[in-house]
Amino acid sequence: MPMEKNFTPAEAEARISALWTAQKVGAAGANAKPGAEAFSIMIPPPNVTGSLHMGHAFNNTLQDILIRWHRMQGHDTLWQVGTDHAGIATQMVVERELARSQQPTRRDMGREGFLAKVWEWKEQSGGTIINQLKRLGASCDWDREAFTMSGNFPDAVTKVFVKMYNDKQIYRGKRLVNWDPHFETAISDLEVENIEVKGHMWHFKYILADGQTYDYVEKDATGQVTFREKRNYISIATTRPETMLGDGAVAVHPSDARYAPIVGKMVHLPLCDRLIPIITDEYPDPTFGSGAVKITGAHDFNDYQVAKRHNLPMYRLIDTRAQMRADGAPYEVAVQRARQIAAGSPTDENEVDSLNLVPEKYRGLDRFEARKQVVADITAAGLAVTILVKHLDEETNSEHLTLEPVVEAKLIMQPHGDRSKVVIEPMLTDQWFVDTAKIVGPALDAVRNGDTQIIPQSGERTYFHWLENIEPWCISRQLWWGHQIPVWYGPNLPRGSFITGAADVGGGFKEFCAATGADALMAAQEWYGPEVKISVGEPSFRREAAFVGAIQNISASQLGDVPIGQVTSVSFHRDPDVLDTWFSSGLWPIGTLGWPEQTDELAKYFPTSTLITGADIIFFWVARMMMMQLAVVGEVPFKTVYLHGLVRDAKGKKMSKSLGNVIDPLEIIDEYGADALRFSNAAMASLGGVLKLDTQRIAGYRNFGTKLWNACRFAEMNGVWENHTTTAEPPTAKATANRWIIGETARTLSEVNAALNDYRFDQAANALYTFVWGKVCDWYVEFAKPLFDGEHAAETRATMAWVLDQSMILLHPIMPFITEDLWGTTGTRAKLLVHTDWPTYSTALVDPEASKEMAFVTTLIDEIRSARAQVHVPVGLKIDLIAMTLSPDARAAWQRNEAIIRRLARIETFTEGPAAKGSITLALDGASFAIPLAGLIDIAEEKARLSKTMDKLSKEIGGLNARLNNPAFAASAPEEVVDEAKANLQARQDEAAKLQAALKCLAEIG
RNA sequence: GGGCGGUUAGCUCAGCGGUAGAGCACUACGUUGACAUCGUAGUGGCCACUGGUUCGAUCCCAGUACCGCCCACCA
Repeated sequence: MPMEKNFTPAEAEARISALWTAQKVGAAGANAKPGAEAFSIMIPPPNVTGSLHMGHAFNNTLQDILIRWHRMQGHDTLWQVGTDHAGIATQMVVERELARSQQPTRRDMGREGFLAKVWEWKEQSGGTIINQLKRLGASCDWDREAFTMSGNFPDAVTKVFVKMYNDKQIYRGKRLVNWDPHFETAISDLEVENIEVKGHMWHFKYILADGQTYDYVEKDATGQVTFREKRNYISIATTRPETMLGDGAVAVHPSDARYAPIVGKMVHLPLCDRLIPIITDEYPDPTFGSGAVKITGAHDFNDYQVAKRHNLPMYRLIDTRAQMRADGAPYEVAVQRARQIAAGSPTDENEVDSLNLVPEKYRGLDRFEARKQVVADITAAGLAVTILVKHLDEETNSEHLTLEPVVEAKLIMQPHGDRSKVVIEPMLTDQWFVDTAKIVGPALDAVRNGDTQIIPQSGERTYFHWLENIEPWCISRQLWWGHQIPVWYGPNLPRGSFITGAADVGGGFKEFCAATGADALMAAQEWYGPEVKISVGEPSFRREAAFVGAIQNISASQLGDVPIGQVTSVSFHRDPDVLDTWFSSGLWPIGTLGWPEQTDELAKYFPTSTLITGADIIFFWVARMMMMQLAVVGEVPFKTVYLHGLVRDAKGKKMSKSLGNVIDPLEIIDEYGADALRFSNAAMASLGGVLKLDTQRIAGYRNFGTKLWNACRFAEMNGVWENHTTTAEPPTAKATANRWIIGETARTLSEVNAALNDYRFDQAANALYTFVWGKVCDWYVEFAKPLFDGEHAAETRATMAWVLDQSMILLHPIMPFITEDLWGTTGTRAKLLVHTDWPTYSTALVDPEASKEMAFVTTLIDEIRSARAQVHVPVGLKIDLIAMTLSPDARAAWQRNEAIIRRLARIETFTEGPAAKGSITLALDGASFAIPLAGLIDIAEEKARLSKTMDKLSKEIGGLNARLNNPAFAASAPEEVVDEAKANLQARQDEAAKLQAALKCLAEIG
């Protein structure tokens, strides 16, 4: 059946996908030659909730190109596929789904019930992205699909946690962390986006205690007094008035002379019945605001540091939903205790945390509501810094003045949760951290010494900068969906409590970190003593609650006939929190290969070869994989990291649903085919910068596929595929055109290899585009037409078959579907194209003589076509050609390629001799031609044409002369450059002379 | 505030020491033995600006302007 006129992606892609799946073409080690080197890629696991967007399409296209390229070379390839459980994202999706279908909430159904729902959801809806990857043509090993919550992965995660805990690389602590009030969980620094928003700054007066006053003096740079006032207050500025309720002090810079008289004195905290001290610290900037800063240790990262330095109490004002606390004792009771603490009464972290110093009237308010109230109340109390504002009453046309608080409109950088988009609160809570400082060294060294290479190199600087300034990584999340932290808590009793009879429970917990609950229980039993009964409690949501539970249990155990002070039973809880998703993603390379088992795959494919990922997750993922793999198995996870930019729309705008500019890769595939999308992705992939996706461009590459298709169809119509079997080496050819195209093919192979070696997917794509369209279709197919009728017919058919075979092979990594389809419909094939050997012929096949000769032929054809068009010779009209001068090379070239030139330039007769009057003249290297067109041509137009060419030539000759006549050029420039310039000049001058003669000739006619 | 990158044809981008390339768009012509998802021929650029290095700079260096992106606690 003859080939259709066009490739039909929709039909062919489905058919070919099924073929590849059935034959498991992506299986690890498929097509590998014995003893071949391994080449492995770990897919950046998409979220299990995800669907394929353009970023995935781009990223996976590049991976597939590399994998197919290596597989065809006979390397032992593995492309590991899988998905990430994506803690927050998935929990969010499932909760939304529960709400939508009016099912009980997460809290109502409890942890176990909810997790069952998540799994149910995962089985039904999760992983659609995997099937979408297949539509893109991704040749992963589908049988090895991994999931960060399945198989050996949970085990691997737990083992790593335990190892890092034992190595003191993981610790628990009460720290100020970023708290997401929407999801009610801590998040890491990286999950915080700082967004500039419009805010306000208010100025408040904190009145000195006991009616004290001082001289407030401002001076200019020369020491001249510019302002002097007797004051009974200190002025502070804040953008977050509601936090003043928890202030522990007011800080000024030690060198700030304005406040020197009152350092150490106490001030009244407005709206509160507390006094706080004025302290000195390096943190306040005397030139900013009033120079005095309120210190709220529990709700600001800077203040936290100051409060720690000065041992100030950090009173927590806000609850997990970012409302003003409503828990604990009444305000009166709390504030009384706070005063005692301020006066030196002993206390501890837990007591301070339990004290709720929010006055009753603000309790339960959202923090933004509380802010308004606080400002209003302070203003009402006359403690806001105010100014007189003039108002014009329009009706009476009279002015009146009012005293209003100073509110500066100000752009402030406000932290937002990257998922929830709500304002993040710094919150003092108990969390788990990776002590990154302890594991960062090897990750830095590996890149510094080249064990891992980052492409483009600028990525290394970003990597270094972040790692060199790394902060502890908060890894605990107050979520349910994820890897639960493998730590169990019992009361903080000394070893062998039953025997020693220790009753002093003290504060905090005793932690038991173990891979399994049974191991933890065993460790606990060992710790408390064999006689102590350990009851395993339900994990409660907040660890604080678990703590209280444990203490009560001990008190209860003191009843009965057991002597006071002896412990007979303790309660024991697992930490309810789960790990940051990136903690498990960080183990993706070893986790997917079966670690902690020492599997064959681990031995063969680890460290992996190349990681291809977006530059946006260099910190989230790349740096952490480096640290974790090095910490756990002591090896880099990958040898090369290729970082790419974000895919944007044609104008460079971020694709977003709200902007309505999202380009769905599946729709693109439906419309243009996967190959067009893939080729477009490859062609966009130059290093660095933004990737602008233009559907017009994709259409262009679809057309490119059609072009190749039709070249093959042309071959079919000319019997090229009959009895053809593909061969690695090209056929022996005599005809110059055949020798030439074989050489061009070899040149292209070498360009593609070099480009892919350097991760220059764009250069590989462009080399192939230029070759297939610009060389094979534009020229070679045309050359073949006359050759099919001549003495070289057989070798031309063989050459064309070989060249098209090679085109399919070389294009296959980028355009797998159309090439596989063509492969199957042409010739006799031993294997699928996907498993066909990548060629190894060298550029020795490039035939310089053939190249030179075909350059002459194509230039001559171009010149004739150009001349014809410019003097408006009708396309259908055949013309005569006269060779006025012919060098021996040019004559031979003519003779060998006469049929080609005649056909493509549409020449009727060819003679040698002088030009007839009224001819147009062509000057080539080694030859000059005339086309007699008396009566047909417009003399003036031909003159204009020649003059234009002459102008261009003169300019070039002028430039070359200037260069060659400069003595410094001859002295300093390399010899070959000088020779080249000389040869160039000679050639230009020859051409110019011929054209000059032609012009003179025209002048005689005209 | 710190860091990284960009500025080349109308648009999107290659090129990165020997005076400019591609695709798209545009113009004209076109039933040429595959292809109109095409062919042929064309139009279009002081390579952001200012200095410097060099025989020679779009390319190297310095500065300026503008545009991106990342990081950052200024109350």
